[in-house]
Amino acid sequence: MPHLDVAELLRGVGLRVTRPRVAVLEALERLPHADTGDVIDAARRDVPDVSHQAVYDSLAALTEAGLVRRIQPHGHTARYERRVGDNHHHVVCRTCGTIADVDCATGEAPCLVPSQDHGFVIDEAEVIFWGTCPACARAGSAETPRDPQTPAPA
Amino acid sequence: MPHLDVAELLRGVGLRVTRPRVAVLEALERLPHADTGDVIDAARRDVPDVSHQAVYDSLAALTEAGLVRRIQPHGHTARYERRVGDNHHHVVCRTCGTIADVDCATGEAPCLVPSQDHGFVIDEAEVIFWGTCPACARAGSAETPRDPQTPAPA
DNA sequence: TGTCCTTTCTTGACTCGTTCAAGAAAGCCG
DNA sequence: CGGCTTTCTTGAACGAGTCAAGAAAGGACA
Repeated sequence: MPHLDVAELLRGVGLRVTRPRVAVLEALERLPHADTGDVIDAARRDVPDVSHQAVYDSLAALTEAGLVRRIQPHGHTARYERRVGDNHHHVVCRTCGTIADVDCATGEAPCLVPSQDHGFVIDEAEVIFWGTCPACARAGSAETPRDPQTPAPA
Repeated sequence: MPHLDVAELLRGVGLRVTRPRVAVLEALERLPHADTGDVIDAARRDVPDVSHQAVYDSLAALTEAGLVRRIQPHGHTARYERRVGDNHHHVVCRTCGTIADVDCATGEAPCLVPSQDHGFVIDEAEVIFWGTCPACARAGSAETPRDPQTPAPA
């Protein structure tokens, strides 16, 4: 049943409906903040033989069409999310890479009004809060874990 | 003469004073927002045979010590800057990658207070404004250049 | 100033996310 | 259903960044 929605979404932005694209979109519905590897694995649950290239192409097309948003915190591979258009931001754990959403503190398009714009035409404000997630803070007060695959707690 | 300052800086944060580190710091004084390749080239002006590895190591040490700050907008290689500690932000041109500084609109540690923190201990807010720089806006109003390697005009 | 231990640098190989390219397959308009 | 275009498959390649082992340099202390 979600297949119909997804197909509509794709047509709505002028994209052809293909199995890889459907699988990628549905994967992102299930997995917020999934990285490229996660998306490839998840898409293969529906389309076992999709090539990684098809997933990359799909992600690029979906991103360009505005159906998904790409996040790439330094030191981590690219991540994608379905929640778009509300200009929300992210908290990233420096230790395990967990990402959580943060609504905009200031309102709708908060930081979209920089103090000086140097003549730039600004179309997006990307805000990343860096810190330590609860799990790593707890674990890390004694040792310093570097486990990169802890699932998102939020 | 700047050599003395730089050596002092390094000692001040407990780092050994080595020629690669001095060269890297001085390069960053001259080149704000230089990427890794720029830093390697610039450092070799002073120390012709520095290895890229030494530059990477120096940048990592300087970053960890808080003497330089790393910026890594998606789609661009890492860039570094000497201006630290004032929590300023950046405007990045989507077309040519030019970076300019933007002071914090809100005050001192602006976005450092997200609306919800999900229990994270936040230590930094990274804000990147995306847009089009004046030069690319002028050039791009007629055509739509997607040239990723245009040298920074500013 | 010289000795010795530690940190840092050199060299060179290597990893891995991502991209490129050519031909095959699939979507979709009529 | 035909035909054109977009997308997918396959497989190679790219490149920023990392790893590792031994050589060299920094600097504390005598």
